[in-house]
Amino acid sequence: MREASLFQGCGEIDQFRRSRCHPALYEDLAQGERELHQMFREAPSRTVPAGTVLVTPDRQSQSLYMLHRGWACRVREWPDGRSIIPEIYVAGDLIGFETALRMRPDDEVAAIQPVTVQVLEADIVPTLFARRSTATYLAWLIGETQRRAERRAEMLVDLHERLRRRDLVTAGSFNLPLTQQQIADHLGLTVVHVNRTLRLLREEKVAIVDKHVVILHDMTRLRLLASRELNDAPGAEDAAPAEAAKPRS
Amino acid sequence: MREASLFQGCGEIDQFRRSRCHPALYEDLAQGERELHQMFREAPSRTVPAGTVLVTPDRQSQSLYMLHRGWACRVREWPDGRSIIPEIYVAGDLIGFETALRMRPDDEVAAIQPVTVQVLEADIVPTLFARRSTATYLAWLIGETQRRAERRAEMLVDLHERLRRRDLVTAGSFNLPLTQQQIADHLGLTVVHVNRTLRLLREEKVAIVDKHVVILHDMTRLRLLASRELNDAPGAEDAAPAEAAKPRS
DNA sequence: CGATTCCTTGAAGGTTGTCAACGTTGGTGG
DNA sequence: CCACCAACGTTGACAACCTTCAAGGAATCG
Repeated sequence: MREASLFQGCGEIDQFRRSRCHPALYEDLAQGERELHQMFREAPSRTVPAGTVLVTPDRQSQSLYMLHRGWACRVREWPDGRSIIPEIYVAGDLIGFETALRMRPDDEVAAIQPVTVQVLEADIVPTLFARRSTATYLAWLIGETQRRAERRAEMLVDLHERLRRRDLVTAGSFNLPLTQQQIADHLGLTVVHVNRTLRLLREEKVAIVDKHVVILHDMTRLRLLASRELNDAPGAEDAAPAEAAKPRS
Repeated sequence: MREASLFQGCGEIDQFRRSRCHPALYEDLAQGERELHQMFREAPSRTVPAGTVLVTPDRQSQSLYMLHRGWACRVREWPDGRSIIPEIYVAGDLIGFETALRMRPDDEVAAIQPVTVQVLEADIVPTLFARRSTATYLAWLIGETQRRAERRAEMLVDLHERLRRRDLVTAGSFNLPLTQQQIADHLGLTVVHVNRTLRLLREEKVAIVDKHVVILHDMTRLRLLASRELNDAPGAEDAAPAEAAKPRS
């Protein structure tokens, strides 16, 4: 039912990026996405339990995955036991391409839940780069990753958007199978602070995150709070207009 | 003299990435870099004064540049007058490719100094993606950008490394034509704090940043300080060994 | 040299991390 | 069913870090 919308061509490019990517490349992007989805659709599928490591730091058993069901994340561990989560993958995401191009020596990709993936061998990467459509799409995809990293503070908004594209948001709420520790690792904060912030969001009736269920009530204000944390009030037309002309300090 | 080492084939891929990228792609990467450098070498060159905007948010006059001499940066401005610098470009860097693929609506690329660039029209991007070598190289390049963004706190180390590859480091020191305000914008901190931190680095004899000249004395400790700021002590074998086994919480 | 920008420093206050404790939940085995 | 355990969530007190506000000194450029 919802697999249909995931793989039947009404992809990310069509729905969201048309106006944003270079016009001359739009056709290639859409085409590349279709082709790649098609390849994965025909690829063997595998279901693995939570905690399974899909991509390891050492270059053994390199594969490419499309995440078909469930959540996964990229994890980087430090010798002292701490870890950070530079990337979160949801259903429909592709895994292993940045890795094929250039491995961060100490990253691995692990399943957060039991997940179903479709698997291709990494050998095909050169083939993909030999076709203009798929090459363009992969480059775009890698660029998207970066754009997403720049919006970490808007994590909830970003996840909501990505899940909505894939019909995984129902009645304004979605499932978030992350512990507060994992959220903290992703945002570079402490569990304690994440907990307090989530409480604040709840009290302010901006969003509720409880028992792995997220309900966003006031998207606008959430976005505002997130960006204020990082860079102070973008779009702050309501900041004292008398000071608006003040240069910078 | 030093242009030679920049453009005569002993490029980034050869020197630094051989062991790190996927073996099957290494040849394509090196080849793609050579071809792209060759194209820029044959392209018309332009010299513009400091402050010139090379890439604008609106999609007018889209071009691709190789920065031949001088520094430039990507700037994102907020309505309240603040700005951040998500990216810094040094001699040898390519500018405009992420933009061609997907424009951040409010970013522009500006020259920090008078710069010399070689210019290609953005029309050739589809052509570049049609060749396996150049397509692979571009995807790698876009991925590199992200990797660099993940190491912001090591800004000085990173710049040192990039400049060293291009023979722009002499006697352990290099030129850094950024104001403390620009450094602050890049790191997401305030000028005041950048100033105090630089003083600390000077007092600790780790690095000296003065009058746009940087001298790194103790790279190891600098790296340590930088990573500690973000994620606490990676590689901290010297942290109290009695507590080393303590799980996390 | 005058003016502007940049650098530097102090004081005060807000934000986030650390440490530590306790509550809650869910699973396991008696 | 209950006892127990382990992981997760929640909260308080305090410290460290970073920002804000403010002001004065130094460098640069016409």
